[in-house]
Amino acid sequence: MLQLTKKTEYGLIALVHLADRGGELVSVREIGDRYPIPKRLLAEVLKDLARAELVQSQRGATGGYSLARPAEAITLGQIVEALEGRPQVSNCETSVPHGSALPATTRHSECEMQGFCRIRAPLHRLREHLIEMLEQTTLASLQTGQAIDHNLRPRAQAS
Amino acid sequence: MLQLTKKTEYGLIALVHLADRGGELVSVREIGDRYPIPKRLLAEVLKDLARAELVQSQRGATGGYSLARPAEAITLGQIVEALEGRPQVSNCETSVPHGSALPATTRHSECEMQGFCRIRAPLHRLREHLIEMLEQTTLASLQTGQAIDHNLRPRAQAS
DNA sequence: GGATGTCGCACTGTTTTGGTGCTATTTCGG
DNA sequence: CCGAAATAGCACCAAAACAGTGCGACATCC
Repeated sequence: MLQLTKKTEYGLIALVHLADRGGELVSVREIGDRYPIPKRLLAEVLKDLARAELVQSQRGATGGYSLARPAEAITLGQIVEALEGRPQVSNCETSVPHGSALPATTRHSECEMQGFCRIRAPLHRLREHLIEMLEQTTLASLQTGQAIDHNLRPRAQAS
Repeated sequence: MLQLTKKTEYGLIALVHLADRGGELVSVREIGDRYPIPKRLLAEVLKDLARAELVQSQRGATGGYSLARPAEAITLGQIVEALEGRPQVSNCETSVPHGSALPATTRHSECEMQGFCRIRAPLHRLREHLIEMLEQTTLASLQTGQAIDHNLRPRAQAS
């Protein structure tokens, strides 16, 4: 449904919280106590963010997480990519999925409709724009409440 | 995954095909023969599009589908909405219309984190932008291969 | 050494997606 | 008037993605 996953949403909440704390170490427990998020899942999310190096982790008794970079240097695009993979607007992006059984009498090779698939290129372009949008939105801008800085005008020959 | 569904993709292919045919009646069979799409599902998609009044249907032996409007008057946004519902970037959308003034202290029936959920408003804003993008993309522009007309400048008085 | 953290991985239940079956109804062409 | 060819409607099924959980290991501070 063209929608972000819960994990991403939780991740955003956590990240904003971390941003508020400056560089302090914050435990999963603290965040989980404040928001109605299953702690267990939240922990999973934080781990993913750590793997993507958006946050730093400190193990041990007084451990926790903190932002790996200033909030201005973390983009929504990076967050989304870390938690749900690279956005793909269309399904036939580059590689062919798995050759499932096609209905009999149809002999078209998978997505090989060369002259046919005319929607692919435009959708790809659309995807680029979406990514650009996500990339323009920083954690800092989420923090202050204003989404999208957009200076997002089509840096083509702008009139 | 922030991705269009197969149904939408199929719908787009079908619609572009219909657009090529001008106002001619085109049967599901014809489209299904040309592209590697399960006819059955394609029929389902066309029905959905008919219900949304994006295409007109003609029953009976020589029946089929045709565009209900010129391709310039059909937007990607309408298509997506017809086939997968209104895009919802975040999960806790109550109903906030285009007004975008955040309700703040109003009683949320679901999302209980009242002062907390600071990511909600920004995400909502993001969603507006996405919708705008989809609305700017017409079937005609998909047809000619160039996605997004974007005259998509931020029609606010950007500095 | 124990309390309190993160790490890693596997696992389960639910929802969405992708796709199918069948029957009824409409319409054209003979 | 009959049958072929088409859409309409609806229920159903399988696979995949999503949401969430369990548990044992490791690290660190007190």
